[in-house]
Amino acid sequence: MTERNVISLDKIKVACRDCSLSALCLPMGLRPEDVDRLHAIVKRNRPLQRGDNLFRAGEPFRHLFVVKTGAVKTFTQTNDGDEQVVGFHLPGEVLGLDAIQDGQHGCSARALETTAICELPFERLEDLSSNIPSLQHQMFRLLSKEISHDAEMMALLGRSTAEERVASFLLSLSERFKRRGFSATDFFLSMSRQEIGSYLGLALETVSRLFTRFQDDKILKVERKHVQIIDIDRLRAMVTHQTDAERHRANPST
Amino acid sequence: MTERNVISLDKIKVACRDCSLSALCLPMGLRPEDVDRLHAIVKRNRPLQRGDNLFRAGEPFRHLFVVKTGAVKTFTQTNDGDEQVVGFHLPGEVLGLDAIQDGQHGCSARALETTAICELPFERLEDLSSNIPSLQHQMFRLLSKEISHDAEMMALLGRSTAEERVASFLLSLSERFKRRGFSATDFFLSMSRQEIGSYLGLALETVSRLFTRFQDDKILKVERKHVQIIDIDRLRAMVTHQTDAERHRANPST
DNA sequence: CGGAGATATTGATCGAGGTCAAAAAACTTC
DNA sequence: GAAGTTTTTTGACCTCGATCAATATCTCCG
Repeated sequence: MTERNVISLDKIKVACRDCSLSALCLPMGLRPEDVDRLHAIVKRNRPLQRGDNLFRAGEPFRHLFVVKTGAVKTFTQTNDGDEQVVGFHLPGEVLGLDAIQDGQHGCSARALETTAICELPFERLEDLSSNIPSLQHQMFRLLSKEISHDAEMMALLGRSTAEERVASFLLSLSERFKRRGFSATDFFLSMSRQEIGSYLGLALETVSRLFTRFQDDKILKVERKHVQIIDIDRLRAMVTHQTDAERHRANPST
Repeated sequence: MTERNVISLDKIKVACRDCSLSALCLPMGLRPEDVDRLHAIVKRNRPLQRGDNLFRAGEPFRHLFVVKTGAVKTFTQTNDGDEQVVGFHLPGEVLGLDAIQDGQHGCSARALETTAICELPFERLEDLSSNIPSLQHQMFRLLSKEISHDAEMMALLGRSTAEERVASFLLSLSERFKRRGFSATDFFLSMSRQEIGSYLGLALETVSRLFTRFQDDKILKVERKHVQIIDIDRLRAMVTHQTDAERHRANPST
């Protein structure tokens, strides 16, 4: 995390008070008065406990949700009964973007631990972004970012080995924790092996085996739900897939 | 497709002339004058030939693209050289949505056959949607739909067998052709087995084998790139994954 | 604290699908 | 239409990770 980012994150923290709206405020920067207008429509939810549903698939869509603290999983159900995890949502991340299109949630969301949530009435958010071009732009970016992320995930699921998937998953968590000011090398997994496996298209046993293998190889220290990344470079080296855009950023001459 | 939608689709066809902007005009229906304003910013591209690039990963993003006729694939490159197909785009479908967030394309796009494209300057589209709330709404829906679609794809790649993936792929094509007024049971695959395999996370040999198996089972007739679906119900039965939302729509009592 | 239920680890086995290889069919180009 | 290239099909084999099973560890609660 660069010095600059720390500063702007702090600024936003003040501007957005204790509510994690930085996804919407950052990084184009709304004017302070626009941030206030955004805040005016935010509802606060009572905290969710582990296992509580935030919403269920099929329910009408009225609000976007932003995770303040804690963690949430989103999932659908396969018709053979068990659940398919489609995403994990950490502080500052937005839920419900898939539901805009047809006015009902396409997946369910459930708290993985004690979790605080902000609620944004979508109609009012739309009205607001009609009047605040930079907010509209930010909304487009937010949705687009989700699409990019999903494309990366599809590439990962489409062609990678189990090792690559687990490494990539850990790196993704690391990145996201870092971005929110938590430790990038030392964090808790609030989701079970089962849930990680479901998300990565692997059996829970495979996830467990890879965790122990990474530990044996001195890449990680895993103690149940607590992960400590020891050699992040070896972890990065496992992830072979690299988008052209990433390559281009790393070496613009090619 | 409900009666109401059919009607509005026809209206749009007229309103949008020969240019496939229905993705943006549909289904909330812009007022005719707004459709005109939208048309005013559309650029027409010269036709692409098979193999021509529409854009490349890393290039600056200025336009959204809509396929008028033909077909396009989007792909990234893995660092072991070969390409990873992330999507196929048929007439009426929009490309470039993943590039809004950081102003550069995250994947490359290449024509699979002779293809006509419309070009929408994104900045002007943003200006326009600030002024036309229903267009803004439509843009949000468009982006959201992409996210839903990606989530479905992730679920497919995460847990399904090869059989399920290929069946699902064919059904998806069938749906999309149907929606655009082409035959739902009789169509050309403009992409190679290689490209299908890459997209579905399978080896090209596996795709080929499944095509012949489906043909032996009298579910399809496949002749090189021409597919004819004979028993679409057996194909549907293979796709076990069903989102809660779908289940809810099918049987709202549960 | 102790017992019950959930969650994680580890081992053994097996099969779906990947990989390699070769032939066949289709498309290209002169 | 012949020669060369690309794409597809089909076969044989093998590997990675799923599945089944047993044990260990954690967590929750009385």
